[in-house]
Amino acid sequence: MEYNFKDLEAKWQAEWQKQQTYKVDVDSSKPKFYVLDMFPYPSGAGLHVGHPLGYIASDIYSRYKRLCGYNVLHPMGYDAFGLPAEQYAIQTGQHPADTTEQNIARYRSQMDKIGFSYDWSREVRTCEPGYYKWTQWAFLQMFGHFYNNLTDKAESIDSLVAHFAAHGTEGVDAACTEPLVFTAEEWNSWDEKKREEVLQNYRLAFRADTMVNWCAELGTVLANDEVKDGLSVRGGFPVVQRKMKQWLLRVTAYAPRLLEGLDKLEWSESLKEIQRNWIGKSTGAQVFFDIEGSEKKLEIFTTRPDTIYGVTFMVIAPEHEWVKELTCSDAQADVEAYLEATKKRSERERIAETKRVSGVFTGSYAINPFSGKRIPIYVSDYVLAGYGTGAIMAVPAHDSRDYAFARHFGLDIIPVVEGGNIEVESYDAKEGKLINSDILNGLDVKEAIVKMWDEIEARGLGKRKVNYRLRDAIFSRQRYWGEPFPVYYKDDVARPLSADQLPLELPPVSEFTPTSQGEPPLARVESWHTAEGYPYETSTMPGFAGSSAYYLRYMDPHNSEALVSTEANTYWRNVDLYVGGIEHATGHLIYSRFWNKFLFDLGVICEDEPFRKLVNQGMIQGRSNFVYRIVGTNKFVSLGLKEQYETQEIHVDVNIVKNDVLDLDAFRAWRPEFRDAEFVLENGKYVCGWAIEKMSKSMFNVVNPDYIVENYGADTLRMYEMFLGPLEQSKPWDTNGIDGVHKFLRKFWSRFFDKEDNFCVSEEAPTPAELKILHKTIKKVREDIENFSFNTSIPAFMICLNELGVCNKRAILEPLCVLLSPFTPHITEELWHLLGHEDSICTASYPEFNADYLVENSFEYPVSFNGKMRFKKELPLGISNAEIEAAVLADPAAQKWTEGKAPRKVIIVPGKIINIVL
RNA sequence: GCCCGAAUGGUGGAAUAGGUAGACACGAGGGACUUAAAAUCCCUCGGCCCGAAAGGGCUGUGCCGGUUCGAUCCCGGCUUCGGGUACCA
Repeated sequence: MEYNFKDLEAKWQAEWQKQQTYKVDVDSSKPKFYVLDMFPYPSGAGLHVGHPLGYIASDIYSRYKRLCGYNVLHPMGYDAFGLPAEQYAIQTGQHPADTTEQNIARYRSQMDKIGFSYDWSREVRTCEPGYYKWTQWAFLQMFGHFYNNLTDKAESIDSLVAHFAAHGTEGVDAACTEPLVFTAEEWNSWDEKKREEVLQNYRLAFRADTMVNWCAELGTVLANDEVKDGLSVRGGFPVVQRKMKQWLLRVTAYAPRLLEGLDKLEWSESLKEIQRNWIGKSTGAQVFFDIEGSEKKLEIFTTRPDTIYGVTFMVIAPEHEWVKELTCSDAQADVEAYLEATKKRSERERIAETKRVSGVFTGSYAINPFSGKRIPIYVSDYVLAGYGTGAIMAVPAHDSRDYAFARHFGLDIIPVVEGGNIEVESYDAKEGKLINSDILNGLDVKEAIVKMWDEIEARGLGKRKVNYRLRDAIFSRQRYWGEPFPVYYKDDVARPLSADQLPLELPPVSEFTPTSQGEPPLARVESWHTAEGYPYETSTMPGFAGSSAYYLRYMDPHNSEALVSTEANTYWRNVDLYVGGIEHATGHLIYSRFWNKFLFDLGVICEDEPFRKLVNQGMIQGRSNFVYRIVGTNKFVSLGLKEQYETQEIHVDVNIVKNDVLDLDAFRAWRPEFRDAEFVLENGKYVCGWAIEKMSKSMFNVVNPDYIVENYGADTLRMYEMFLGPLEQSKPWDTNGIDGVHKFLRKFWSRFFDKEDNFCVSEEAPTPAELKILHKTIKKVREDIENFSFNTSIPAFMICLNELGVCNKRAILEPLCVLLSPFTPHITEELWHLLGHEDSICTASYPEFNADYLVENSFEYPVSFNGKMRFKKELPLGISNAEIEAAVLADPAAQKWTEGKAPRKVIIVPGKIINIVL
């Protein structure tokens, strides 16, 4: 019988759906295992072959774990709110809900054809009210909580209010936007509006005037991870800094825990490193500098307090709140001109001009608290308002930026650490002996830093401090297609809806552009207010809102009483294996961890990290093909001959090229202008050129999984995607090699049929040699799956089949079927039933490796002389090294190399190698 | 600039407690079967050299050096490519 993958795959996909083969429920009799894919954003372009790579890997692992006796939760859903659907709506007028629905249907049909073992009864969509009810609920919880640094967890804002009423800020250590000090009397004397303003300083979800990334083309603000090189990640539009009132999440409150938590996770080192850098912990000191002729003290942050004797000037950021105060009257015009010029520069220009030194003197002086020296205060945009205190002490001798600034303005450069050549450049390294530094002289840099921490604290000049690069996440977007905020405004004070008013549903609109006043689309909706007429927030939540806790919702997707029931959560706990792209390292994967830790503090869930193990699949690039048209003609010349003509390179659809050879008829049919194309062939073939590029429509190198499924079957697609190379590596898609795995499947299939094409397996007992081959394969495949080396387990199957030859014994083929089933579920399910089983192959158990079959009693030693392999000698195992040595040296082949002389040394590793040193 | 990671045939890639480099597959060439094609099967394929052949020798995992009986693997120094990040004090 022929391997008819088309009928067979359709048949089993229908059957699995009918039998609900992959549905799972809480089952305390079995250990759980949770395998999760990053759910896709359903874009209009559909899936290309790159998208399913991670899904296939996680599906193999899920099926493997299921066969090993685990109760496996393997769900799928859609991250359905987002910018592209809305941009598309602006262009076409189609409602995002409609296009999203269509795209989801397309994604689903493409995924179904690949034979994934998802439990679709648990599907979630972030844009559905039943789902985003819990996104809104979590937001309200954040609004209602603050972060207590003393207990190191989120606590109810009510307890903070009670504390303020009784003691003011005395004894409070909470994460906040800026430190506040007030008494209970003050608090009690304030009205509600003033109190709420103060509370915004502590809430984990809060509103604040803040510098934001404003993208005019998109008409919205963007989070830091949505901006790269001063351009929006989506669309590549310029982004400028602007101060605006926005909703934010106090992610920074969790910075220490987000950092420490990484150590316990089984994530790749590179990914953890990206997160560590993004969180950016630096330990240093806060120091206050007196200002000449003022009561005020200028606060700075430095990681190099040891260099304080080398401070020759101070710099504050243009946005620093004391710029005006510190500016003397005769410097006023210059400073204002500088501020104006700085404001105009876009983020992109700032980045492009990092080498250019600019700044202006304020006319004020600070006093070095250690040396007592008078030092000028400058304003420059190389100091950022958002980091540290927005002011620095400048040590030009030991900081390259300060050095450039000092050189430009002719300021003093005093070396305080030995080393480097101060005439040419600053010496930034943290090693060497201190000089010119009074009490620090002679100390090592590291010792000096520690001593200064003590000195600064002892003299009351400041204290040790830890700073993080991580910023609070801007949480509002001036868009339509996102979750509405469950808040309304009364007297300009944001007030939360109560939990029973959720979800606050997104109302329909007909226009998706900002209003003429530049307000978000929701401002157009006349009914967008509470029953009492108080207006709702018109911004919506950003993309990461809906994706931050979706993995929890899968545990209990239909629960209308809670995000997730305690029962479901304590059983499924957290994700054991998360598979997805590395591009989410500083976005989703940070926010999700934050969100999870917050819910953990609330006691809603039982694990404080969401994703125990994480695997990043690589990107699949496209492989483009080219044809070469002789300029001015409709004649095309093959690759090897193109140098003889003046040609023009044209992208050609990779689907009409096979092994870089063009299908001429298909090419003529491809586009009308090529209908009469002529060709200059080499060896009767037209050979195309190729290049590795991004997979995109305009390069004609998009390979659609449907096409592969149609022509080779889903099992071949699954296996080939894994065979392509290591999962975590980026690699180009190349359909050329696909015949190899397809051939393997046909060959495997044919083992079950005799010459007359009847299903036929032998009941004969397997030989020791056959068992050895089988168990060698079991061992290899099990190890590979556990290590995610799917690419190396496929050769193991191929070798197994080659070594077995024509063996058609049930005792060998049946376990092989199970072994193979995670990779190629359809063909193995069919064979499993032909073998006489009634239940799905999913109910089988994965074959155990039995070491007894692999016991060897002799070994063919490679014998090398001075490390160079010369011949092989088969010797029994278990004999002594002396016996091995004697046997080898007696061999005529060895005597040829020793030439009768006794070797200097013989190294024997039993079962591995014999090396003779002459 | 700083921090990670990588480099192996015509191609994708195997191989690490340091022990036969190039598994497996693609591709190419040759052959068998066939009226023919498809399908299937067999042989050869890193480079250089000796040999009619069988076979044999040298060399070879980006470059230079080190440790070792032995290095694709460990150490030091480079080169190139990829990723992250950047006036973060």
